[in-house]
Amino acid sequence: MVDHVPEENVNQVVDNGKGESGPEGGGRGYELPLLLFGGFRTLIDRLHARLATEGHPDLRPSHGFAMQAVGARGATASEIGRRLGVSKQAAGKTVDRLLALGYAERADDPADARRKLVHLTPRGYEALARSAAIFDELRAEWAAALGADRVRDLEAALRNVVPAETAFRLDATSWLGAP
Amino acid sequence: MVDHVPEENVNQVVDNGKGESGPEGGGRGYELPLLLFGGFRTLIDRLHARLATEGHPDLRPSHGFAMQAVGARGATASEIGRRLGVSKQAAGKTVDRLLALGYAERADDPADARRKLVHLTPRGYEALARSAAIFDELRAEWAAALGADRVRDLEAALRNVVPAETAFRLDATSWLGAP
DNA sequence: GGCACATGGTCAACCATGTTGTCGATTCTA
DNA sequence: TAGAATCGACAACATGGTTGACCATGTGCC
Repeated sequence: MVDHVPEENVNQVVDNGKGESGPEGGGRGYELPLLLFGGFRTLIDRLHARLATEGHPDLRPSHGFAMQAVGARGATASEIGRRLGVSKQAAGKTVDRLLALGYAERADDPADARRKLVHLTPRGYEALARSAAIFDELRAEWAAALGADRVRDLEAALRNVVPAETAFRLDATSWLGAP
Repeated sequence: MVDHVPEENVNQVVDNGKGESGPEGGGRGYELPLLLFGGFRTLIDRLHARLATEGHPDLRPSHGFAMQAVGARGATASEIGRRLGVSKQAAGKTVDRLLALGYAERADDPADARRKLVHLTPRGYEALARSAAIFDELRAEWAAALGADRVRDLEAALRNVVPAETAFRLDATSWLGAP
């Protein structure tokens, strides 16, 4: 889609004057989020490239997050919304999407006539299982490239610095653009 | 926005059976992308919380990416689109929003009547300069919490494992949802 | 000089994903 | 039992993407 990387690096518009030997000397501060996002996107892109070749070409990153929010025991749209950090209406639309793709089903809850329980189809479970396996493989690749201890330390460092509630919130899609 | 964290952790739908002592023993593979994204989001959220208190409450993460793509010397909508990895039409819409927010301006290029050069306003430069300074501060906080060497190693590790072209591509918004 | 082609900007239609607000139905609870 | 809370749905709208079409302009080449 993009066929070049511009020669004038777009990330050097603002130089804070501290140069290479800034506060820590190991990189300017703005690189940190880009590296983290780059790592995340690298993993997610490779996951979905693999999934696409394994019978799940229509699965998007957001669908994976949504299926995780559905969970093994199923959930209502409202619950899914809370887990993803979005409104129940938005969650309902996402569920519609999963239904259309064949990854989830909706059924009345016999115990509560208001609720409609969303649960994964076998195809949905299969996609999640494949995702887990592929993530393990990708992590092993990182361990081979970096050393297992460095990957462990990277994870440990991030766990220290990412608030626990933030670490596993799954609202990946929304927060970027919305007001 | 979200008022709880569900007790049943939503990320354990699929357990690959390897348990705690999986391929590397330091964490299941699916945690890695979540931690990376969590770190990224933590930084970006805190950046924009700070920016909001400093006169830029309407600035969104995507606007920051877009302003980086505009660059110090200005750019056309087509160039911005290439840098962000989106179509020129999408870039044009983004530029419209930057104009409306007062962060950029559009001017005819005297040397080429087709082109309309987008450049940052003083307010746009100021926002980028503040962002750079805040990122430096946030990185310093991580260094204080983790140790400067661990932050450096984290950056070095990610640089090793993230393709160079990927590291500084700025198309944050699009890839998540689009087909 | 002139023509073919590439490039830049814009318009229109559409999609996916969010947001509020409202509403009826149902369940919980004081 | 009456009022409050919850669930799902619908509608209207914003945002940020996509294609496709179109016109104006610049460029390269015969």
